[in-house]
Amino acid sequence: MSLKLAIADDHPIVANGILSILRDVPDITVTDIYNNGHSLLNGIKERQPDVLLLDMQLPDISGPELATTILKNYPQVRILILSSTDVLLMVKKMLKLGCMGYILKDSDDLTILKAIETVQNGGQFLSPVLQQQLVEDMFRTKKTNRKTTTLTRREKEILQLIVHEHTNQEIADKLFLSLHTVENHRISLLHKLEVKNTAGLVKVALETGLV
Amino acid sequence: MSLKLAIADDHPIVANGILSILRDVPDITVTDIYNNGHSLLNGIKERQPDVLLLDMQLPDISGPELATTILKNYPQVRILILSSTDVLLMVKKMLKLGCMGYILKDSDDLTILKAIETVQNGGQFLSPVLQQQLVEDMFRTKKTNRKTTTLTRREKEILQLIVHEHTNQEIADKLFLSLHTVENHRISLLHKLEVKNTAGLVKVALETGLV
DNA sequence: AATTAATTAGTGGTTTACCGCTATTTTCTA
DNA sequence: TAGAAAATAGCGGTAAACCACTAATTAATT
Repeated sequence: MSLKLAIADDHPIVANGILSILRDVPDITVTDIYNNGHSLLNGIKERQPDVLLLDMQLPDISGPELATTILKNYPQVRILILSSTDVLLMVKKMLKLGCMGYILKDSDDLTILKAIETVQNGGQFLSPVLQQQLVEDMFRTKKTNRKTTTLTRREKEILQLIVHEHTNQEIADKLFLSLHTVENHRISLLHKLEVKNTAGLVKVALETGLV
Repeated sequence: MSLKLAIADDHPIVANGILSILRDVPDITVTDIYNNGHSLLNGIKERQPDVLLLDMQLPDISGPELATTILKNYPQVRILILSSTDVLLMVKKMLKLGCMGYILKDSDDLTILKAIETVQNGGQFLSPVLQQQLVEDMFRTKKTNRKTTTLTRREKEILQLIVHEHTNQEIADKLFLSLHTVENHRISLLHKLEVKNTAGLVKVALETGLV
């Protein structure tokens, strides 16, 4: 049984490049080639591939949108993103949506082939460059910590309880404090972290890894 | 100029293991060995090493606490975490605090040596096992997305504005809607995402990568 | 011992969020 | 094209958050 592969990319060069890579691979058949989002959505209604090689920048519909609808209606289709942007945020987003892999267009033939095979076999694939970036990213985020280090022990404690969806009254009860005290701490948190409301508090708390 | 290395670990076996690894390395000198947090804090007052090999589980003071105070008072000290726990959350936390590396105790000699050298030279080092885990982690988190995919376009839009610290009134103005409409959307968000308040909304929004 | 920072608690008030309803219009989809 | 889902708007009301103060007590630090 041969693997059915569909390609969605508006640049013929890319599609042809993939085709030439796969020419000598007997167990992979390219069944469909689409050059925009709408024809992809139409075509996939008729015939679902095993693996879909999806470009992030199709002219009419965005990558995330396409991935969402396809995975919703045809969850068995494994999506492998083929993109030229290495913005880590976008990579994370697509993988969270349920895509099984993300490779860059400047990958060499062997990597692309390996990615397709891995994804088909139920695995997940991430470009080596992106793997490296992921590691670096974890180190890079340390700068955001400056703010939260100026928080006192009590403030951190209360901030954590706020993140856990507790009200001021609940926090007061839990810590055996007056409601007023908790309110005061909360307001000094707002000032110190320079945010406007609860949403801002939760955001910095999560971003700085305080929880 | 030889590299001054300090070791903080309560298991003599580990410390001795490190010593034997470094015996044949001429440009690294182990200046101090501590077996608990307090003696470490005291000793580092007198003499700061270039690199501190810090165990996560010292008997008296926790790893994060130690790293925080040391980096606050002696920022030039490069901390390399030597831990037996590969819990990714803990790894992320320590790196966010500003530690320059994280290796596992079951690493082979060469890896440990490489880690020390890399950190000393201003680089960052992460155990290969953990690098792999990091990649897998990114894929694994996709399950949390089930909830947010059931949100409507408008709900997602409003959720984003909530995360950006806007009030209902501000959102209403921005989207040319009635205040009531925004309130309604907000409440259905609370129900759909099964959270209690704004804090919960922001949390799922950030966790699922909606922003 | 003196100063500073942190923690606690209060008053009084405004604004915003939260909740349960009903109901119309629009848009999507079977 | 009928029915469902989404988006819109309203009512009345409670709970919670937000704000600007003051002020006492308790660590922490110099």
